Amino acid sequence: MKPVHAAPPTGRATLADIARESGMSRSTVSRALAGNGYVSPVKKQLILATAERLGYRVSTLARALRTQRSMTLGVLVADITNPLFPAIVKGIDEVVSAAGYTLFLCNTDEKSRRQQTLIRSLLDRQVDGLIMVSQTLSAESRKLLFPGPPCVFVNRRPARLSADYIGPDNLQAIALLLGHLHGLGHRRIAFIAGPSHSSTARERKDAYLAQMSRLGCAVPKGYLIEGDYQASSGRRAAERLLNCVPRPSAVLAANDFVALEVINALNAHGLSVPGDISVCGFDDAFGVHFTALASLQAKGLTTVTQPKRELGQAAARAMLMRLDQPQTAVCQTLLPVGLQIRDTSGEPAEMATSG
Amino acid sequence: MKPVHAAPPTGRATLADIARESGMSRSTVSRALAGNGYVSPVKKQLILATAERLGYRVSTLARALRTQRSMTLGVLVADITNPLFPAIVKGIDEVVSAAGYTLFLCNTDEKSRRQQTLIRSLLDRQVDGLIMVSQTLSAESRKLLFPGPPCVFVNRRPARLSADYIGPDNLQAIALLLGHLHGLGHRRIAFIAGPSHSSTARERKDAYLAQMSRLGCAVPKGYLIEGDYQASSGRRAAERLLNCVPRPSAVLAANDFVALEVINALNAHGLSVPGDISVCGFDDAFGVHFTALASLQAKGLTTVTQPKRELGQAAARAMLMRLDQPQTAVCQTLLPVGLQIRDTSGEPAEMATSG
DNA sequence: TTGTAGGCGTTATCAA
DNA sequence: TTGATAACGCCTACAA
Repeated sequence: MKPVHAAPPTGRATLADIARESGMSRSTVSRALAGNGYVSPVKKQLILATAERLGYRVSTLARALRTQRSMTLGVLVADITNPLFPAIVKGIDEVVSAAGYTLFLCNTDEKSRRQQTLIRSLLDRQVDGLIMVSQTLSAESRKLLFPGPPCVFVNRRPARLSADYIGPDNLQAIALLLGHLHGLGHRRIAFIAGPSHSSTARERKDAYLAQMSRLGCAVPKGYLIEGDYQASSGRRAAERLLNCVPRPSAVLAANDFVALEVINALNAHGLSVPGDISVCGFDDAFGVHFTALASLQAKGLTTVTQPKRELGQAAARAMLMRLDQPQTAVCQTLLPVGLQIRDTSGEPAEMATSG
Repeated sequence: MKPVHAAPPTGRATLADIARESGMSRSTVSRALAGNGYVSPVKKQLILATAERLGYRVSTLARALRTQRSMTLGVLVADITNPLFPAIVKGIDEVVSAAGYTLFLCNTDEKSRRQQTLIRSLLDRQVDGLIMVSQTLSAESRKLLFPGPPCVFVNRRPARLSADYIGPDNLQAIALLLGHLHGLGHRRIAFIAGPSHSSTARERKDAYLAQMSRLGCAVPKGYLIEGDYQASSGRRAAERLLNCVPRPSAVLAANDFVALEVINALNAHGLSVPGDISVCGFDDAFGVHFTALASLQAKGLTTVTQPKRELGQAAARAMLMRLDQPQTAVCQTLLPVGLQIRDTSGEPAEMATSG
């Protein structure tokens, strides 16, 4: 009786089961359960009751195959253990899960091979959209993505490509930092940039040069160093900065990890922070922790706070909007950042002694 | 010519397209691409080339519907912004993504309603398995899960239920902490437990009572307090402990957040740590950060380190094993923890002054 | 070794 | 308002 060509059975009740039990057709049952199309109230009641009784659960898979909408989104992050990213992912999740989407979360580890593989896998899974958090898009990845489902970029944006983008206001961030240091009396301010493949890093570097010039501060040879966001690059940069003539009185680091390692290196050379040199970070990666750690008399790092959760929420909203109306103009949003002044920035040594 | 009842077309090439282009049947194409079943080398070449030319990508959705295996896993965590969880998720991801699985990651926020909703949604998506990280299973969730796809529990385990479980060795953890404090001379040691619905919290509480008794230390009324893992419970607990007679000389907190807040409260009452009272945490939530922060002369919190990544990896391996062989005996693994002695634990005040 | 012929569970079209 | 029917894209038992 049973067909011979059967796939392994699910064990779950299906529309057909409900149809049989309630004596109606699958179409009617489908309409009743999905809530679209006409179905008489009395039959609807019966169908819902039967579904309940049989413990019916829809197969999102089958629905997705039929409707060509999976109600899933892919999220790529560089490294979920970097405190910056969970906060962003949480913001995304809050917004899209309320809209019925579920997230595939993937780690790229900053590897372009892995990025490619993951994008391919997500496309094979027919995600309705992709959110790329701090991803530098490789040429291959780009080919995979365009044409393709909607894609929203957070933090980093792809070069020469008009796409939805949500990021921090890097110009403001640098202006805040330099304004703070300049106000304290610093004129010799060095900058450890992020890797040049990162659009965020490039924007900050350009902003640094522009603002320094606006403030009338020279940028001597050696003051601008390219690092890679890793703590280790902080150590190398610090060594080089100590050999600069004149020696900088303040250093902006690409992020907080780098900043802490710079401080370590300076201490190792017998220099105190901020007594001899001020150091500022970026991201406020340890935000909550610094506050919590106040109890341990920790010094706090002066740094820029990113609106992490809001970045995620905005990206999610941009995605939902794009899914709803694919043809609207791309949105590019910059969110304001904050300056968190703590204990690693102070007056330059010459002023402190002379004043 | 085209059938009237067409669903919105994918736009992507399908097996049928390749079959037509290469002049073979869909089955042969399927066998060639999926790599199972026989197909002559020469035809296989042709098929692969055609697939390449047409930019063919498999539809994981269709495959999943047909094979009843989605190659996806669901992961539930309480709060992805708690540093403990990303590390565990990363461990899981490393292992399962190598095996071809993709993760749905969901935040429950410790809300049982949300836990239920998410489990339902993941089951609707036909995940092949579920990994529950630090989840207290509500009665409704339990009904949803059993019978159901394999489920592996990390950190917390469901009561009265034999299921795959990976967790830290809580008995060892408490023994390490109490051994450390006892060795320093402490006898009056209080314990701020986690919420009793958490199996981990219960295990630690029981271990505390057992070890204290083994060490011959009394546990006066008021020394054992139930908190909720939130920092705020640390403050409340500290207030109550200060009223205990005799006052404890050391406090074990449910986790690092609680521990820091206890220290804050003690400081607010003019007591120093560890001078007047020693305080220990749990989880090493700030692990990397404390190390990095060494440069800022932060005091470090004495705490228990969890093998976070390893917990994730072990859970993932347990899941893969279970998927491969559903009938084998459940595995329950305890991973060893470490004791990280830093600056918040020291000799009790009476010894320091008398010695 | 290859092709035929369903069917996985759903939705959508059309006719009744 | 309802039901028959055909897809969505893939896999697979069986026949050839």
